[in-house]
Amino acid sequence: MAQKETVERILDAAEALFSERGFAETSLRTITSTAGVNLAAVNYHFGSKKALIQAVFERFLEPLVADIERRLSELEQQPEAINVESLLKVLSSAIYEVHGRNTNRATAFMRLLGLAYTQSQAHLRNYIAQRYGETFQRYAGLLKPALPGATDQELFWHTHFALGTAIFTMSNFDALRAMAVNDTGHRGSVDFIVSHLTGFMAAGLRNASHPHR
Amino acid sequence: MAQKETVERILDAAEALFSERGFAETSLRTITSTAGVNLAAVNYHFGSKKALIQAVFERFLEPLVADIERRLSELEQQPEAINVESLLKVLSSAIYEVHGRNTNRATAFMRLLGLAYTQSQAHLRNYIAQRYGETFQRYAGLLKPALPGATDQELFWHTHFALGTAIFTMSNFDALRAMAVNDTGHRGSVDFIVSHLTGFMAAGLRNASHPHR
DNA sequence: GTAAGTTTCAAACGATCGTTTATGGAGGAG
DNA sequence: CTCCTCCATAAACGATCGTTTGAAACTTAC
Repeated sequence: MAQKETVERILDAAEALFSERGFAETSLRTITSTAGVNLAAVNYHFGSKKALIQAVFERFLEPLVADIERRLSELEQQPEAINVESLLKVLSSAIYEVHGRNTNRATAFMRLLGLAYTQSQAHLRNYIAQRYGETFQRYAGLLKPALPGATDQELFWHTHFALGTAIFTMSNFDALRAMAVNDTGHRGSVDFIVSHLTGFMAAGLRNASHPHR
Repeated sequence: MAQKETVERILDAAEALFSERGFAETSLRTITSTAGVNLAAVNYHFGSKKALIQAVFERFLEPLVADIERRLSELEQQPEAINVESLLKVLSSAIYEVHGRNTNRATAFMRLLGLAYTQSQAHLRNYIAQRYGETFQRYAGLLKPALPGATDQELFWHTHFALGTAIFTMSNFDALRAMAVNDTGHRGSVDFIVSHLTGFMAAGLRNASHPHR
């Protein structure tokens, strides 16, 4: 096997295993044996397990954030005012486009994003915040005029409510779909779930301040 | 120290440490040294680490679920139709009452609930589902007529969207309030956050199916 | 073909993990 | 006092973890 392949085989195996079990629960030995490479290859090519975790996220986030930036620029050049739904659609569309019809890959990515928040990996949160903070701030700057009447305090909390909705759903995507089969008889198509998730977030963002409409 | 105290000292330390770091990241040695008891005490009194995790949740969930059941019975005896807000208030009020003004305890509990979903602890999810499944189903049965027009599929996903919003917010409560100070200058009172969180969830539950109202 | 640099490999390292064992003290019952 | 049960304690067990080592295999360049 060529030398370049080793790195990608490790990243593929780590990505799948991390998303299934979490970071602490996945050993380097499981990763390397799944990837079919030697145990020492991880420390040779990446330096440490922490660096491997960051590399997995970088491979995922780099094209995604680039696509988000591109879509935000498109949105800004349109003459009409930017509304909440179009901003939420930027995110869902970017995930669709970057990872295509490969739902396994997309749900794995979602679970990883959730784990980044939940698991105690301070180094990972720092890395993400430092590397992609500009995009987050640009997005927030566009969201503010899309929600007129909200105070800064309300804007902060409502966006984090919405963020939590998405992250929780994403990180438990497979488990929730399994439960859905038991409870409703339907697994739920990705399109159905994403569109309702977007609707939930948009409705919450608009009306959280006026609970008794 | 009295003999009965050992069990509770372990539960106190485990509860705090699990909520801070997660289950796999917290060793029994850290728990026992924090509790000031011998290492073997965990296996002696609880049998295993898994059983300790379940015991932590049982101590938390038992009084909480009892209080929720009581409030649901009150609600059912009222002549008026049950609406979404009153059902959401049952949950927030129960947490308030059971854990009182002790916000540390309440946020620790919510973080644990979030971890139960996120961390790969199948035994814990099975335990919770088996032990408290009836209450969940009773709650869902009351929620359904409060959201007329929603299909079973929509009901399932919308309630889990709302659940995710609450769990994410509460499990990151302290971190979010710290971020709020930086971004907005206000820490946000508990009442402010809870009322807006409830508003967000209610708005999402009602309008998730009709994103373009 | 030889030398230098890069990657793979088996083996071991020290540390930490959950769990078990053996010992002995504390306290109540007969 | 003796026996028995319950619990705390120190020590060790086997397993697994991330990481390091040193030599072998391979690639590249001259």
